[in-house]
Amino acid sequence: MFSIDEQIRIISKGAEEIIDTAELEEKLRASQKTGRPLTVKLGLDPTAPDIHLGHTVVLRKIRQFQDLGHRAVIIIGDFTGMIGDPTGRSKTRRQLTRDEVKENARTYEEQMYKILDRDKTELRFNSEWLSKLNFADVIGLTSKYTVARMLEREDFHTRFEANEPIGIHEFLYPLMQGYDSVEINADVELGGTEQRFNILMGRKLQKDFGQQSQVALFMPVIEGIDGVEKMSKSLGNYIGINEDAQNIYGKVMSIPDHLIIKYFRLVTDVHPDEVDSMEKVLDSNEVNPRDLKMKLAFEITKLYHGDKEAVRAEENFISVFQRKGIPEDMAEYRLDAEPASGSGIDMAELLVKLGFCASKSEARRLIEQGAVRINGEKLSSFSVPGLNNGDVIQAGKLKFARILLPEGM
RNA sequence: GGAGGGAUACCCAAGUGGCCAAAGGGGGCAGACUGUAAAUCUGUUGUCUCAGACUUCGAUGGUUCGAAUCCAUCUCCCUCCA
Repeated sequence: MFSIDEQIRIISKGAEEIIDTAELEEKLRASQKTGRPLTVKLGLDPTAPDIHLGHTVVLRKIRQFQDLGHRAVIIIGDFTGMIGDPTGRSKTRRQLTRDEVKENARTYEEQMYKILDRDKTELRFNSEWLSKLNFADVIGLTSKYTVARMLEREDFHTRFEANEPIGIHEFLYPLMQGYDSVEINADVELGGTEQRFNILMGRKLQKDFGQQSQVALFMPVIEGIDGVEKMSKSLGNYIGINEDAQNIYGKVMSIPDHLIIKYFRLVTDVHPDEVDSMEKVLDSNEVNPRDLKMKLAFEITKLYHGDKEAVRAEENFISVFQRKGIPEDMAEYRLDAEPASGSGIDMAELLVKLGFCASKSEARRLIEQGAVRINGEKLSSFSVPGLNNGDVIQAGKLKFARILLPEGM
């Protein structure tokens, strides 16, 4: 059993902000006394079911709550998903079908339990209660907040100032998310710092509905592999926890050096003291940042694929990128039975078939740029007289495929 | 309801009759280099049977030898007024 102080220390670790700590302490105390675990809420958007490292920052924090004996309620925002959290650039989203939502939720679950404790997790869909509200209920909800306060939200504020459109329905999004907290009587809601407005809305609504307000716990938002934008699926700068070990390892290696420490702190289990000392070493230039990044890549890969796979991914990285070799595992492609003509093999066409290029024009460009190799030999023409069984085609540094001859040849 | 402005490639954005497959920036991809798939520099970035041809500038139709550019209709967006 952890003392209240210890619990608070664990919970606050890595958190950007907690609103407010005194209330948290009170809730923890009450929980310990009554034996009733706290209900920790997390909302997830049903449209992007691939869990990436950005999500894990928050999920890992929830796991810590669970390890302290509390329970998590994960809310899949299937109803709110119809609107989409206003981000300014969001167009009105296409409504997902019931089947798509189900499918996405299933994928979420499958990935989520790599981090969360299944026995202490409850999964809910907010359409369950939101779809039952009638117009009078909605008016009741909207009357609890004012336009002026809505416009305090940074996104709305900016758009309002810039004379950009704000749909009335977008105002409902924070209200709905806040209402979710009322529905499950949440004690704590977690989210990235960009969730500030929505989560605070939950506090306000709970109070209006006669509940004790939830504690808001904000985790930092991590940048994606481009090092600038927040990690997100739509920006394509994410590292998904479902990706294979080689990819995870490699993608981590491609983050800018300045993110190394942040990643260590937020998405690995490496002890904070060790991270502190790494930070010092890094600042003093005593170490090649690459070596720390390799450790980082290893740690992250290990979390989702285990030791063995992580070792393999690392070996692969060293041989492919540091020694410019070829990877052990690669896609295999069986050639079609060759046409009788003696004109040889159109490499541009082959590259497209391999999925390395979107069009033959692009493939030709790659060849012109000297990016295509066969068995390590740079390719200098658009066609090749023939290929042998086991030949390795490489396009750029990342794409490899082994060629197999047609059956029976 | 009235008046005005706008829609260009993945994104932002220039282009007001031929020299436009369309400037510039971002992003992407590639090459070089490197201590890394960091950083930096360079190239490239519609498609094809790559010599040439074909499709592309909100949609449709029209004027013209020739249209992203002019005209008509339509769709969507924004601003101001009510």
